[in-house]
Amino acid sequence: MKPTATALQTAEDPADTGTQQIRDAIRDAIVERRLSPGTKLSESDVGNLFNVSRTLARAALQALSYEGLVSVEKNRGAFVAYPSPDEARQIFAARRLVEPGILREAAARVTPSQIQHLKQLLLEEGRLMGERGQTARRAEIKASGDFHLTLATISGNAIMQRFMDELVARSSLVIALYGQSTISSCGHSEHGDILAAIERSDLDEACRLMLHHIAHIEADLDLRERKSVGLKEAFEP
Amino acid sequence: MKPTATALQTAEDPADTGTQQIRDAIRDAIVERRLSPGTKLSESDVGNLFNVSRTLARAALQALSYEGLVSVEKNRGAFVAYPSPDEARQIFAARRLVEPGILREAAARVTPSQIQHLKQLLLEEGRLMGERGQTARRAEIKASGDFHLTLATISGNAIMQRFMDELVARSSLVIALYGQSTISSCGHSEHGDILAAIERSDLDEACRLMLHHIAHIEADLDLRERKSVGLKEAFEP
DNA sequence: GTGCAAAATATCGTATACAATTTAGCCTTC
DNA sequence: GAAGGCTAAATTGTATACGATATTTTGCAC
Repeated sequence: MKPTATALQTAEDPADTGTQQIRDAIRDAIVERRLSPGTKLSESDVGNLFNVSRTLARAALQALSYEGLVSVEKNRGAFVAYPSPDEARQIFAARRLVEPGILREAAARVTPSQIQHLKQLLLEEGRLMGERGQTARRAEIKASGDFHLTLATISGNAIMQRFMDELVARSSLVIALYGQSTISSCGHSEHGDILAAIERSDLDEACRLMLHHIAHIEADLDLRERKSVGLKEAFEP
Repeated sequence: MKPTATALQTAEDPADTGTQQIRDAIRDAIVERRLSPGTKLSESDVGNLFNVSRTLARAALQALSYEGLVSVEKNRGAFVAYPSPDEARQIFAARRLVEPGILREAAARVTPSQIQHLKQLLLEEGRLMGERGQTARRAEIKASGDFHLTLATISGNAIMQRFMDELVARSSLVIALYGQSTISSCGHSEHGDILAAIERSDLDEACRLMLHHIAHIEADLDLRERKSVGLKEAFEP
């Protein structure tokens, strides 16, 4: 199955120059699950989709491999990353390690207007949860990650922000692969609880809630190998 | 000033294929301070040095830019990164945020043979401190970072390890730019203290020492803007 | 019809070529 | 003598070309 035009059609209309646009478009497609793990991303196909040469397509795919969203195998090509259960555990271990610290830093620097912005995000997230349809589902996934990313932004550390970008994106992949519950962005209310704790400057509680929140997401995963499910197992439940 | 052959001559002899070798060679050169911040890295020059085309040279430089060791400016080229004081602060803030957690994880999983390996590292580091000469200095810089990187390896989380790789490498750049004391890898004994605390399973103390250690390195920095020192300031101290 | 070998096809790896942009030198001008 | 602008050289941005490797298909034997 090759990536179809419909799968990547976002953000492709205006004067898009450079590999950055391509990288971002593909990343969005992966994070929003329009591209499933394991999908082959041929350099030629990507190039054609965005009307650029293989050179730029290749550069974009290379960039995505540095973020762990795409895995390139020598002489075989690039594929949407298919994180192993162990990788998945490491991703969430990294988040448990990092997010409390980011939260503390963010809480120390947060301004009233930023609190307002966070509330806005939660409102939007809640609204999307009520809606039906693919589009709403994708927007909801993004909104859920945005809460964590916004905290990283508020923390004021660009390096940690970039790191969180990577972790959130890869988390989305993991959930797509191993998530069980139909509700993708479980624990919307948990975001609200965390924000409330921040507002009353109860940092320890906020961190506790954050760890609980991450554990909650992780608990919804069924971390077992799922290699090439086209075998007999499919018929023997 | 262009990168001379002597500055990059390391690891260029065998059947080196792909951009990885180039990337690693340049990274080593930056981390060991054979290349100073701000040095221009022309694609053609890099390509010629390693006897490959601009294509591969460009890919290597691109990769290094993702690690923050090289900054590429559109239509102007690639330069060895010149971290701003603010960036420097963020790098060390990130280390303070992350290293205690890594340390805890590592301490929980460390095996006797790994402890032995760490001791070996410290011994080597101490030996290098006694020696004279550029070569020993470079090896010492690398050894100092290796202690932190080995802890990350022991922690068993590949993601955190890669992150620490980046942080340690960028720290080296920051120290090259803003470090004051002649002793580059200050606090060798502090590494020993941390290891000792790990051995007697005193995690809280180990973390305390780690934070102290990072603070100690940071205290040796003079974080003031140093833009293009070819101006009048050079004559008005 | 099945299995293997070999050709054909597709895709990647790397180099080269050309266009676009920046930089440097030089001349003119005030 | 300094400032401005024009041309030429150098450097980067992007596309194309060609050889190498993997994959698929074909054809033949069994």
